Amino acid sequence: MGRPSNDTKSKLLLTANDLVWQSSYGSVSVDDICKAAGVKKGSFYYYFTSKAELAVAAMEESYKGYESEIFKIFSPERTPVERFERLADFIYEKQLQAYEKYGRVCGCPFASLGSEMAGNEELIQKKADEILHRQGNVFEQTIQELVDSGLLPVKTDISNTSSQLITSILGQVMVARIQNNLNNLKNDVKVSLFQTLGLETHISGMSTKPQEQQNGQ
Amino acid sequence: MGRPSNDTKSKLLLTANDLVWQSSYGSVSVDDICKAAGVKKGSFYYYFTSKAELAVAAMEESYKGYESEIFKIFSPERTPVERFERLADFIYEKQLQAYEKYGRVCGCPFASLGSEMAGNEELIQKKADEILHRQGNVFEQTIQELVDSGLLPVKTDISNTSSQLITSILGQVMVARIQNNLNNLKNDVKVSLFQTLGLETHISGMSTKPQEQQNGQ
DNA sequence: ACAGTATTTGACTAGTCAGTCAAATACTAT
DNA sequence: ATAGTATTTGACTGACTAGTCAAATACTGT
Repeated sequence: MGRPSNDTKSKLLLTANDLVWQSSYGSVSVDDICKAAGVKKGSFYYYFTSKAELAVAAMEESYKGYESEIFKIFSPERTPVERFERLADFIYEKQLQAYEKYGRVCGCPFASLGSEMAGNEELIQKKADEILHRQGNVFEQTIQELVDSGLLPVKTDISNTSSQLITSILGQVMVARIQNNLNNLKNDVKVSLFQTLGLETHISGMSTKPQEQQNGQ
Repeated sequence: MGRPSNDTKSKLLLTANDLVWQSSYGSVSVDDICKAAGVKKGSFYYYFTSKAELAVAAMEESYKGYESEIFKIFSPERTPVERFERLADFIYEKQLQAYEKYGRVCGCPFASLGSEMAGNEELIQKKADEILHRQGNVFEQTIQELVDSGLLPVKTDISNTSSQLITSILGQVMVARIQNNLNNLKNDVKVSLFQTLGLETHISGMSTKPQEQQNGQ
């Protein structure tokens, strides 16, 4: 005790993300987070001034990790089409991992939390909004490349197309959480991404047909 | 007092919907609902055995109202295309009304609540899931008509198309809540509905161009 | 070895939470 | 009018809430 492990703060951030992603901001108390992180509440308030501030910091922390994977996926070494293909797989993989870890479909942590607290905690809402924009920028850049390379028409509304991609993904991921079922996510994200982009390329193993359903609970 | 107004129960349902839609399930307490409804807590627990049970009843109550409007919109007197056009306008109108009433973009009450509590309250999750299915059935019927009338190819995957419509709408409405901004909703819902359906009909006043943005807070 | 500082601790608020209950009250049928 | 019932009330739990704080402790530089 006194001044040991300097990872107290990051343990709180990680734990908060875990718990809130599984359930919700409102159902997870500061005590829950402290207990799960093995940290006393006094320490919590040494690092954070409020529960909401922790949530915002946890969102940023978590998104930084996600963003670095996105940057790899959208690296210039891939073609734009390959990037979106990889993105769709990545989204499914992430949800599958969370399903295996937490025993349920968890959805998008940023959008769920942002939507939950949009009416109550402006800082959380603003952070979620910021994250949407950061994701949007990556999409816009790539769509621009598709236009430049002639795969998309010059008249393409880049900002609007990017928004459509984001809302389409978030809608699917949210519904997967509500249904607690990943089956639709497996193919449909990819299909709808390319449909939205207007690139009806035929990708190996891609299908519009529905999967067998299996409800998990 | 004793046995007066028999609308105590429905006042609780209405109030619960109001408050939860604005903020969230977790941020609204039974006391909040009782106070706002002008009902004592003892009465609350005369009608409902728990907060979650109230939420489920409130969802059903609210969805019944929404559903009856949907049935009108999807009445056989309209052509399928007209139905989806009207639906898009209806969604925007609803959000605008809520915005004017509550001072913020509220999103989809069923999906927001369903997503928030999916990990904690199975009854709420199941009710949200049921509502998605009820909405899906209406879409599927209409898509079937589009196929029968030759406007869509016979090979159309009806269930999948319906899912796509729902996720697309919910994604847009959720992002509008997070951004607290209705501008994108105004045109994009309609555009994306028809794009998803594969009916690129040109509708009066429909545009892919983005609107001027105005963030409300 | 010692002074100063960063961190941890546990005990502490004061308010709020969902939920309970016996008693009071107002309606209904006779 | 009166018996029975549906509804309301308010006071009551006991657990949990976010947040505070002074004191204890362990690290750091010298």
